[in-house]
Parts: sequence; C-alpha cells; structure tokens
Amino acid sequence: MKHQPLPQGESMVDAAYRAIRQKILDNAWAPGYQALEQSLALEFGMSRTPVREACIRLANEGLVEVVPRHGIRVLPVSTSDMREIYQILTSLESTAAELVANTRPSAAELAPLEKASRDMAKALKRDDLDAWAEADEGFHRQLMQMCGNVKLAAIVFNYWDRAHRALMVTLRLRPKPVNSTREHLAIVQAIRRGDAAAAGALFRAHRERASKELTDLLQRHRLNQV
Amino acid sequence: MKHQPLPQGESMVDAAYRAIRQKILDNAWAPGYQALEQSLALEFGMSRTPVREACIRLANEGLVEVVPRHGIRVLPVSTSDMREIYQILTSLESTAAELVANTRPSAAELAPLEKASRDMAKALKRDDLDAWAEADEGFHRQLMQMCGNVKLAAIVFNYWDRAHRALMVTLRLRPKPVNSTREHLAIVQAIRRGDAAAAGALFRAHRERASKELTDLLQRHRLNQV
DNA sequence: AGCAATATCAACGTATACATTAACGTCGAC
DNA sequence: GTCGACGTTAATGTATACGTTGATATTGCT
Repeated sequence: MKHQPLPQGESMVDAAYRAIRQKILDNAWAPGYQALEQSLALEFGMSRTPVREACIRLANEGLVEVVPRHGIRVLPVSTSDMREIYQILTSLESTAAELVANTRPSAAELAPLEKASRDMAKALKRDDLDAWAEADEGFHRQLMQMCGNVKLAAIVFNYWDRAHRALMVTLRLRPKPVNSTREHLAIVQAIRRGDAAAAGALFRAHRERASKELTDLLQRHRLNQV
Repeated sequence: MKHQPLPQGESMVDAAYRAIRQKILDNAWAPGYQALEQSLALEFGMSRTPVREACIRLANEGLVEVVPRHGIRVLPVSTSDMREIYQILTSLESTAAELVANTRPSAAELAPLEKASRDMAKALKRDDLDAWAEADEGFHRQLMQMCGNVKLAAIVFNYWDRAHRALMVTLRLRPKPVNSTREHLAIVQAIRRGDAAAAGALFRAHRERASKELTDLLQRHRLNQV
C-alpha cells in the first residue's frame, strides 16, 4: 500500500478525506461498498482518529453513511436522488446565470466561457467524449465562479460530486450531446446582452432537458442505483 | 455546570452538537466568541473527542470555524453573507413553491399553510412579534416539507440557521410586517390554482423584498456583523 | 435437522496519552 | 525604551487504551 506524500501543510485528516473522496468519485469504490474505520486507518497508514474525522466530513457532504457496526458505506444515488439533485442544481445554477448577467461582464470576462464552449464543440467533432465532459464541466464551473456568491457555488459543487458517478456512467450511453454546445452559446449571448431573465430561463431549460435525458436513460437501462 | 440528561440513545457527540448549536442560535455565544476544545469538554462533562467531532459538524454547517490554536470561533454573519444567503434562499424556496403548486395539493394539504398565515395575522393584531416570527417560520417550514425534495429542504433549513441571529436582531427594528401576511396568502392562492409560475414569482418577490428590507436595516443600524 | 440460548469476538464510542508547535512572555542588547 | 532572540507554556493533532454492545458462531435441546 503506497502512502501518498502529504502535500506540504496538509493534515492526515485532509489526506484521508481526499483519498476516500477520490475513490468514490472515480467509482473505485462502488456504491454500497463498505469499509471499517480500522481497515481504512491501516490502508492509509494512520490511526483511526483522523480517519473518523474525515468520515464525518464525508458523511456531512452526503458521499458516505456511517453505519455503526459496519464502518462507512458509500452511498448509492437513486433515480429519486438524481431528481432531487437536479432540481437543486437547476434552481441554483439558473440563479447564478442571472447573477452573472446582471454584473454585465466585459468581453475579457466572458472569454473563458466562450473558450469552454468552443472546446466542447471541438471535442465533439473529434468524438472525444472525455474531453467534451471536461469542457462542459469547465463551462459550468466558470459560470459558478463568476456569479459572485461563494456559498451558492459551494452548494452546487457539492451536489455535482454526488451526481458525478451517474453522469460518468451515462456519458457513453447517451446520444451525442449536440444540443448542449448550442445551448451554452445561447446562454453566453444572453449574459453578454445583460439579459438576466433570458439567461436564467435558458439555463433552466438547459438543465431541465439534461435532467430529463439523464433520468430517462437511467430508467431505460434499469440503473436505479448508481 | 449542569449536564443535560442525554435523551435516550443520543451519543455524547450529539449532545455536544446540540448544546453548542443552541448557544449559537440563541445568541448566548455572540459572533466571534471563542472557546477551547478542552474548556468545552469540561463544560459538557466529557472528553475532547466527542467535542471535536461535534465541532467538525458545526464547522461543515458554517456555524463555527476551527481556528488551529484558539479552539472554535462562532462565525459572524456579515451583510455580504446575508446577501449570499438570501440569494440562495430566494432561489431554492421559490423553486419549492413551484414544486408544491405542481403537486396540486388538496384543501386538506393546504390547511397548515392557511393556518400559519392566519396565525401571523392574529399575532400581528396582538402586536406579538415573537408569535408572528414563529408563525412565519412555520409557514416557510411547512412549504419546504410539502415540496417533496428532502435535500433541497435540508439546504434551506441550514441557511435559515445561519441567518437566524440577524433575523432576531432586526425583528424589533423593522416596521410592522404587514406585507408578509398578504404575500403569504397570495402564494397560497397561486398554489391552490396549481399556477406554479405565479407561485414561484410571488415567492421570489416575497423573499427579495424581505432581503432588501433586512440589508437596508442592517446598514442603517451599522450592523455589519451579526 | 431446526431453533433457541449463550458465549465469543470485534468494532465502535469515548477517554487518555503524547509529541509537536504556535503563542506569549522574559531577558538582554543597543 | 524598543526590538529581537530565546525559553516556556499550552492547545492541538494524532495515537493508543479500554469498556460497551451488537453481531456471529457455538452449543444444547427438541
């Protein structure tokens, strides 16, 4: 078992937290996977104390559950969970789009959004789905960082994490995501005009379409738990 | 120092968590208040371990901050924080109102909302601000519980907590909240009609007005930190 | 064999121990 | 008197110890 070198100044709690979170997001630990505190401690080369504290953080963030006699359990995400998560994301991200539009960003400030959109188009042309997903995520992240509401952005990032696995699973099950790029460009245009209402409405439609596609896919493939 | 009896089946972590949270919400520990882990442990009659774990939870929820050499610190809420929090609440609660409208609730299901609205009116007539605040909170809580999205409701409850002190401080500084009752009734009517768009818009307006009133008040009274 | 009572075990919750290190005060040089 | 180096102290982060308790296996009975 190789111990990751602690990035300067990082505590063992942080190290355990990052390691576990990574395993979950990478789907290296499937939903339902269980591990005892003691075995995690052994695996990371530390005592139970920092492991426990990391687990508390992960439980608060909704990635794992602490089952009293069976250690932690990686929480599965049901289709119902996905519905709830997408309602939250739709609400908050469209609000963020309105906020960004209201700041009347300069061309320079809008550049990263446009670059991300172009990257999506290019990746799609190359049929490089991984690059597409990365550019898509970059677009959404950039928008959240521009909205000027750190707390709102933090909530959104947290729920992205929870939905991450489901998105990765379906990435190659969907038809080519040709709509997304067009929709992103429309959103950027609305923002450039400073048309908050339009930006919000477009974003809402964008997420609602994506949400519907995703839940349909999960049901069609009988993926009730991811 | 009296030790609260542990409500059957509650762990010491939970006890510490509830005790600290209570102190903060009641403003018994003012923003900026600091306490060492050791002294908290002494105060609650337990060891540092459960105190630490409770502090981690509270820190995740944004009520306190762990300052490495100075224990925990009760986080002040700035006007900027209030702005961010109200943007989040406006977004999510208006979404919840739309969701409730879409469920086409029966008269029986709407009854609690109507009762809460009537209680607000009655309390206002008696000039009983505390009762008014309680009824107001009841209305909002009821709506969140009816929206069918547990995660969304949980986020809203968390941010209510953070804003709680500011609300209590301003409760007696504001003019009589006569608008709120009227607005609540209009929201209930839109929900009864199943008019999600109207319910959402009315709720949004309701929260935006309240937010503006609150931030104006805080600034007028130079309450940059609460 | 099937079931129940019991014994064993191990994981957790909590307490305690310990090394590290930042904060603070003291002391001395200028 | 002011400033900086040094030593002391104490709070933390982590490790370890320990009692409790739920889970599992074993045993005995029908």
